Amino acid sequence: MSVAEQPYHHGSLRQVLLARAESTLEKDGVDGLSLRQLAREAGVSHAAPSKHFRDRQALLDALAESGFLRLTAALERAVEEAEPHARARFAALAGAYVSFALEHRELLALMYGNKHAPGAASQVVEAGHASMDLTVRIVTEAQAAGDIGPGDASRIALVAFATFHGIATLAAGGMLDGAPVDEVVTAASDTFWRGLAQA
Amino acid sequence: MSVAEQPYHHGSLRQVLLARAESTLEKDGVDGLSLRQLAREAGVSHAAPSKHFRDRQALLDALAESGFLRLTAALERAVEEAEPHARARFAALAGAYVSFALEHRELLALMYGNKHAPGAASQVVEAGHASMDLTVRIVTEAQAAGDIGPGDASRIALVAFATFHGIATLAAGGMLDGAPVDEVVTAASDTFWRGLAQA
DNA sequence: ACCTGAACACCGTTCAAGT
DNA sequence: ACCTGAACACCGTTCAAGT
Repeated sequence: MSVAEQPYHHGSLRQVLLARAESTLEKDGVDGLSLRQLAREAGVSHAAPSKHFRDRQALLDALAESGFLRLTAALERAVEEAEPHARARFAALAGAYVSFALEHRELLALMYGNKHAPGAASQVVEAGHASMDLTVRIVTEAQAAGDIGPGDASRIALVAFATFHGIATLAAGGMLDGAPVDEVVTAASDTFWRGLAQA
Repeated sequence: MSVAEQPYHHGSLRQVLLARAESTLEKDGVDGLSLRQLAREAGVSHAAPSKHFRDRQALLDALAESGFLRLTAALERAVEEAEPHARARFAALAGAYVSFALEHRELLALMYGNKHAPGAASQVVEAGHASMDLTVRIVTEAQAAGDIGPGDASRIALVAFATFHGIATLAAGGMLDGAPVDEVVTAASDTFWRGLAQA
């Protein structure tokens, strides 16, 4: 409970607010997120956050952007650690996406909640594209290796990404009806892969 | 602007609140939904809604449940109107899901926002299951007709539903990068179908 | 540059009281 | 049964003023 000794200037208020916001988000949902409460926890006045985030929406946008950056990082890590076959990388991508969704349910909802301030939208969307680009890369590699048929790689990647995303959100929403997550992920990845190989 | 003449009892306050809530939801998002504002628009005191909805969350739950009911109805209609082949029905299902998502973006976000009061959760989840059951039925028919391979129909349906859901949410969130919705839906439906046929 | 303190308009929720 | 009116605690946002 003890607050630091920064005499007047907090020093890193923005960072502190973002960090606390994220843990509160996952605990209480978006509705439980209050700028005033965050300020209290950081030991500053309720008006201080406004210098770092124009309004509540700006804080949410910042959280969403950071979420996309970390999702992309998690996907990249999973792909690197997977066996160097396109199909294994494909499955790793799906698995990592679902893991991220389960660990950051509220954050994921925020990321895809199509709530974006006019200005921040481009930044958030851009951060989201990075994950998609990664998928495009794997599809292209798979095509080069002759594992899957030809076709617009970005179109194929988009459908693949949508599939992973759908399972991830259903899983995060507890709508898998008790079906083991791993099995569903594997089933989806395999079915989709077969469909591509045959194209 | 003129308010009705119901002298004291409103008569159908619950219905009126739900209807207005839905149009406000689609216009201003969940955050723009206020019980007090709704009461004002209905011409009653701000405390009146509490007799029909315990709290704000109860109103959101009611909206989500009605959303699932209508989604299921829309899917059923699409399946009936499609050509009587499993594959055509499959594609119709995907198309109808995406159409619903585009027409009711905010409502869909609410439906899958894993926000549910402890009691209402079961009702909302149950309403969501109806859409899934419809998908199971089509998968079973396709298996009986020999169009797709054997396997746990509910598991296959779950993956199919997740795929449709993923494309629908991506489309609703404007994350299709300008790719024509119809093409993406067709590509997903076709790829998935090929994967199933080959299983 | 960064933060405070007061002020404003708006909430959700509760509860005695009215019809 | 259904609704009112006042009350309470909490918001987000703004803005002059302090350091």
